[in-house]
Amino acid sequence: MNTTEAEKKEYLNFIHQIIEEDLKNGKHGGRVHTRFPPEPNGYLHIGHAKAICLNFNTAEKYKGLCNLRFDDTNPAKEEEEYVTSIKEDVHWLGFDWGDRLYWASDYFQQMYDFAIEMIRKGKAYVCDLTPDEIREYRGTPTEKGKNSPFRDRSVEENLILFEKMKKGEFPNGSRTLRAKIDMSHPNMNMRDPIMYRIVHATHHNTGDQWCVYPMYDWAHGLEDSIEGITHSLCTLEFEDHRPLYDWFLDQLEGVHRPQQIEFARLNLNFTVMSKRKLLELVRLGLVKGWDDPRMPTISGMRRRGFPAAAIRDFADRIGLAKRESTVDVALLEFCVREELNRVAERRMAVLNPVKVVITNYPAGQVEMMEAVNNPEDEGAGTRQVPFSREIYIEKDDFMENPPKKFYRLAPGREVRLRYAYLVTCTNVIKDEKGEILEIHCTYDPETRGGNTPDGRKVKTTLHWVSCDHAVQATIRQYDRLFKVENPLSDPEKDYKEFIHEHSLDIVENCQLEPDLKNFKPGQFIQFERLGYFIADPDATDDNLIFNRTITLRDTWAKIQQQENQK
RNA sequence: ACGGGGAUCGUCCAAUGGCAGGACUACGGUUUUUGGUGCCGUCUAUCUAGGUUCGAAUCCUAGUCCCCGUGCCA
Repeated sequence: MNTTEAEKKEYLNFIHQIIEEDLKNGKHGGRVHTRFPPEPNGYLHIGHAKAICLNFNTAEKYKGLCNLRFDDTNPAKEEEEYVTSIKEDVHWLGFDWGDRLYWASDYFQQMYDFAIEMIRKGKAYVCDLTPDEIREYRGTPTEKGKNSPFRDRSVEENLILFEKMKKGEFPNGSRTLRAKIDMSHPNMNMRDPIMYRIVHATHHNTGDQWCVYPMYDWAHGLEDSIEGITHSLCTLEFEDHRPLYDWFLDQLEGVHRPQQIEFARLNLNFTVMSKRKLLELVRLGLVKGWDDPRMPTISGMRRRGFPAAAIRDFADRIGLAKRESTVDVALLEFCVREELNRVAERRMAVLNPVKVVITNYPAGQVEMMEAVNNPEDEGAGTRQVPFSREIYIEKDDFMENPPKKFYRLAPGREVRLRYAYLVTCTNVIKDEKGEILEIHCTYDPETRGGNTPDGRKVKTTLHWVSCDHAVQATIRQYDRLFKVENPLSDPEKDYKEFIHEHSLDIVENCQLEPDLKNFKPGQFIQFERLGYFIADPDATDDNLIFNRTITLRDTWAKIQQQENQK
């Protein structure tokens, strides 16, 4: 028997190890149910993508379910716009929550009833301390806190006061409902944490129905419990909150007990990941919006042209652990290139054109050349590309006095025009300032399609576009938003000082192969020898716009850099 | 200082007392009608000091360093 396959042990990350152990022990009735619980106070970013993939993929792996739940417990910061974008982003990433779209606000009444239960049991009390006083009474990590003078109110008084808080009879900040735990606990989260605060604000879902809103620690475990979540996955900073998460659930009768497990959040170099900073970039106009292609948001990456499959693959490859780490953006770029190489059709586009006249080619003649759409995918077929006497090539593809390792067109040198002919440079026409106006070449009629019947080799194949047939476009070339690996590393400097001033380079009057005018927004494309691009929704009928997703790996650029450093 | 976590190639993740392995990056070669892709190869790591053991990244002891924690945010 062939044992190699059976012996190949599948690698399990530490969370899946815990789950398999739980399954073996019959914990949670052998069920796995996860959730992705965003607060609708910003757009989702690549760090959220890690959590989304983890939660949905874990559920699928163990034949369980994953809910999408909006943790909308703070009406001051939350907006409908964010709800819409979050739903769109999760779907676009390729995940489906079925009919399990939930809201923390759906449970406000249940949470309130549980709070009454806590008061009745003497586990919660209404506190009249001001915010400043609460902070003062809380103590510090090294000093114990002091009991609130309101800690021993009667159950009856607490019930009445909490009822009045709920009805809106007190102003914001005047009172809170607190859990009665231990003001000398070494874990500050356990020093009589606040369960409810008074907020007079209109909630996007519940309107003006509530004047008290639950705090995260009280709400989150209840949300998980109510939904029957088995494994509540969250980031490391909530590790300190787990004792409180467990404590709350322990106080209540007959509630389901989910298990919180923490993992390290994703950090990426050359960017910032906090919602606060991303919001700031948007508000200050440093980027064009949450979906600016330079943003690490899911919507930004989508507009940049990163395929969802590449982001999912990235989430798989970065692994999962409890140690703080920063993933190299080069890995993300690798995933993007790998996916795009497989799926993007190829076209020719000249970004910085210079005219080439093929002097021995008949004026007025047009030939249709057959070009392969995607060498990685035969099913993508071929297309016909018009060729004529005058074409554009890339300025960078010609040098009058080429250095050693430059293989492209130069006086007297022969190169291949992709899918067309071999041409030899015979002359260069310049204006009085020395600017190149035209490059003159002759072609070899025997080399139609780019083949050489005599077997001779040329070093390089160039992309080109026929002048008479070209369509014009604007191309937005994006680069990394920050010019340093870690914009937050210098405590003396604001991260915004490290913004890359040339992270967007707009190139007008690019000359494209004619069939590009049929490309619809969102369609991926590779411009041969240049990079991957995506048609942008800003395009109009008479002006095409493509965003550069990422360049191809460019060994010539690398050689140039190395030469420059010498 | 107190409480909670964490330290393995440049980066990320494995190895759960038994040959420190994979991916990315970098570098080199090869193929090529994209200086792309593919293929092949090279480089580099167990925080420190003791201990247990035939054998330690893993267990024990002592240290060092890093992260989180004093919102009526999540």
